[in-house]
Amino acid sequence: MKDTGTLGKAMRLLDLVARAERPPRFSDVLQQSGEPRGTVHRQLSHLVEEGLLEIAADGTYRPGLRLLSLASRAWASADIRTIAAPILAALHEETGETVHLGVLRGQEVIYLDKVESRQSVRMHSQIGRASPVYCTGIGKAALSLLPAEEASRLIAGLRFERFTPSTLASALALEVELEVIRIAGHAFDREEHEEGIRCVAAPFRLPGPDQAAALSVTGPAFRVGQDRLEAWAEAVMRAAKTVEKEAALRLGPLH
Amino acid sequence: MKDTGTLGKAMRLLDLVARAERPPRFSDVLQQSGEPRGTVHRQLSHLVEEGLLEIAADGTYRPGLRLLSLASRAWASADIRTIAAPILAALHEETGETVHLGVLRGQEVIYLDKVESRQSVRMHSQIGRASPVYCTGIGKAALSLLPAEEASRLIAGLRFERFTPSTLASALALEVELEVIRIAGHAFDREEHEEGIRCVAAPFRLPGPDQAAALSVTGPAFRVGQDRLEAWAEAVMRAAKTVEKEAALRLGPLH
DNA sequence: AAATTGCGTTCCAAATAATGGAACTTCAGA
DNA sequence: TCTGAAGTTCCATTATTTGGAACGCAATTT
Repeated sequence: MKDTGTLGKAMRLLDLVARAERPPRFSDVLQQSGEPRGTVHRQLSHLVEEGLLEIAADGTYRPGLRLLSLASRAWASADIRTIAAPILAALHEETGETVHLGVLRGQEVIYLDKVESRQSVRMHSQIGRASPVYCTGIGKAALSLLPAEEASRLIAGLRFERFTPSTLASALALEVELEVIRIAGHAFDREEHEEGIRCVAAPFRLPGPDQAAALSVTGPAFRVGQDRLEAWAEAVMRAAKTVEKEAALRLGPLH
Repeated sequence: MKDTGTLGKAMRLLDLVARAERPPRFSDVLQQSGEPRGTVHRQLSHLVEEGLLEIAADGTYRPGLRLLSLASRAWASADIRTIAAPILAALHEETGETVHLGVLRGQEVIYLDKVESRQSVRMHSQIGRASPVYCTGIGKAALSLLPAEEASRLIAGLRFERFTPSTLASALALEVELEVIRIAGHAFDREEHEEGIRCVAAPFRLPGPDQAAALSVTGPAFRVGQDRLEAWAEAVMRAAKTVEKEAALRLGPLH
């Protein structure tokens, strides 16, 4: 990663707090960051002052509301959602299962939209969430679109965590899987991230340099077997192609 | 505002881009910020590098997806939403109009939740949005809860903009109105922010130092007259009190 | 075709802010 | 009261940011 000076250091701390399981206290952050006391303290103070972090009465840090305010703009300008929405809806209609749209950002996948049957209320909590690239259908699919060299470089920088027995938890396993995905044009998630959850995903490019995204159909293992996933693959790939074409048309040519 | 060093400067630029009507280009940011060229350029580069901003093919800047990813955590930890949800729903049931929940953050109100009849789809665009404190029911109500001295200090720092003919566009007008609100216990928005939109809001405190929030019932002027707003005032104040009590009980005592 | 203008990028000595080790303050428990 | 853990403050040293100016480039004008 390139040098982003002071800002980069502050963001690393912000990430640390945002990603923590439970709101960390000063010394938790101190320990995890490895930076000296004075530095961490001042940085956190600045982040709090700016509203990017908040500090509770018990001394624990949590993400600040300023982030919400900033993100609501990011949300509005994510024009790809507008374009993809009808296509996602159609795919949901066809399969009856949950449909996701996500983009590759660094080593993670960020979910931009979701269409599901019942729980439209839960939407907020999912959208905007980041997940690892190596154990999600969308992540693997999007990765397969990058130039091989770039993908390898990204993979080399991953820290693997085993979420389920099926998680691809090594660079080698992921590289092999990618080769399969590149040929097939679609990726499966066989309960690799969450036990009991399967999906099939297809990648597409977005206008702009190295913009890789994917959409997927996800369902519970008890209802969705490998056979159904394979039956849907064609439709998912078709939908991905459609989004890509529409986006190129309306947002400018691909790079 | 206190000194947050380099981070503060970067955040001011980020704000500038986030709040712009349309994605600004380098020279727009340069002009609006008033900072020298080299400085702005490097800062923007850093922000882009960190994913807080993105730069489109045509050279325009827009908020980055990293913000979404960070905000989704902030979202999850805004526990007040969970507590308030049923109370907002009840208030919506009772009035039939849109109900908002917002908190005071600096000179702005940030909307945390919203219950409305039809357009549940639009929800995303509204939630997380920041609005000025002086021309919204929620803003004025929340302000009325601050110690008089603190409120005056905040008001002194406001830059007023006239959105409609009814906007309270001076510190004096706002101070007078606040006095009325303090006595009544609720605030009206008589088309002060948007023509044709009226609301009645009641403030409440949240656990933590100087945490002021409010909830409101909003409706279109053609359907909602001053008489109906006044009729709802009682219910809105009751709901606010209920949220306050629940929050104190479940999130710790008030300060 | 040459000149001009607008726009974005790069450079570097001077100014400024961040660093980080250590000392200081609280507070809780023994 | 003593002890240790957690958080805060201080300040000389060090590294980063600053900002004016020059450069590159493409579109527009002469």
